[in-house]
Formats: sequence, structure tokens, C-alpha cells
Amino acid sequence: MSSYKDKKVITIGIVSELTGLSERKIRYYEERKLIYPDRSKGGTRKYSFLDVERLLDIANKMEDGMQTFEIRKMEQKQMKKQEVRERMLRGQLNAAFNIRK
Amino acid sequence: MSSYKDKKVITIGIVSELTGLSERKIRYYEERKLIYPDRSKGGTRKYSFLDVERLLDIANKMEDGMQTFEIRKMEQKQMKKQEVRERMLRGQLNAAFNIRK
DNA sequence: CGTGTAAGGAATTCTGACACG
DNA sequence: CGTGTAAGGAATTCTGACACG
Repeated sequence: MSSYKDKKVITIGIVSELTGLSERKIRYYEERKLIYPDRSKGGTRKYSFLDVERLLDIANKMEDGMQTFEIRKMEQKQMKKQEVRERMLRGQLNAAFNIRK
Repeated sequence: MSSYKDKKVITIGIVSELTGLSERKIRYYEERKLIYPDRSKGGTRKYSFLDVERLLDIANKMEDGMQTFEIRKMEQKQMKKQEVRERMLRGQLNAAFNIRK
């Protein structure tokens, strides 16, 4: 289920190197609810490789002139689409095999 | 080729949490040539998930009473075995398909 | 809105050494 | 040999704010 990709173990300086984004930008995207790092006891942020990929995606969208709230909404829509797909798939499976919870 | 597993992006504090080993031990195993972290410009160590796995393996062997130099030698032997296997495999492939470099 | 920067403090890491065994 | 620890300094990160636009 959870692989290395999801483990929040990377500090912001390294994320900055990996993505080419300034630490300021990375923290700002968190403020705008686009990314959710963990925190150490001391309070330092910890990111996963998945977060790094998300940040690269965000960077692309920002370059295209998109605003942070648009990116957030877009992701919510993606989530919804995904949910609908899964619901439909489950429904079809249930119909095909006549499964009840 | 290189995946997330090999990227040296984890600081020693987090490696310590992931492995349960003290930072002292982790640095010592480096001194004994059992592990090779990268360094940031400032000099802080950076480890990969593969390094974390290696450390867990080292920890097991230490618990079994093995000494650091024994672990190092054991790994060298593993490397040699692996090389031999690859050389043989390559030889068989070449023979089978009559390939020349 | 998105991002740079200087500011001061706190958390993290580093090295070399002493200790014990 | 393997590991803990106190010591002092350096690198890293954090927050809140001011600036520009």
C-alpha cells in the first residue's frame, strides 16, 4: 500500500533542489492548500517523492498562468471524477456478480 | 535505472527514526565503510531508502554479534558472487546467440 | 496574488574528543 | 571495538513582516 514514494522524509532544502522551486514558493503552496507536508517534532517540514511530483505539476500550471485557487479546484474535480469512476466500476461489478456488502 | 529508492535525500535524523539506530551508530558505520551517504554543500549527510535498508541489514548482523569488518567482507563476497553470476550469464548468452561486442 | 528578502530564533547536524570496556 | 555523551560551532529551517505590483 504505502511505498517509498509516499513516505514523508525529505526536508524543504532538498525538495527545493529536486524541483527547482524556491523554499518560499514551496511554503506558499502549502499556505494555499496545494500541498501537505508532515512535520518533525521540532517543526521542520517533511515531504514525500509524491509531494515532489505534485510540486512539479503545480509549477507547470503556474507557468501556464493558472492561479493557486484554480489549481486547487482542478484537483478537487479530478478527485471527484475519480470517485465517480470508482463508484460506477463498483456498481458494475456488483451487478455482474450480484454481490451484496 | 535510478529510482526513488536510490536518491540520496534523507537527513540523518529521519534515517535514525526509520531505522531505530542512533545517529552515532549511523555515522560510525560510515566510518567503517559500510555505508556511503552523499553530502550537501554545507556538509549534512543525505541517505537513500536503499541506505536505510542496508542499515537495517547491518543492524541485524550487529545484533548477531558480527563485527563491522566482517560485515564489510561479507558484502564484498556478495559482490564477487554477483559479478561471477553476471559474467557466466553473459557468457552463456553470447554462446547461445553468438554475439560479439 | 505570488514571490523575494532581511531578521531573529530555534531545530538539526557536524566534528573531535573523552569515557567505558 | 562499538557506542554514549557533552561541547562548540555551523548549516538548515521556521515564522511573521515588509515590499512590489
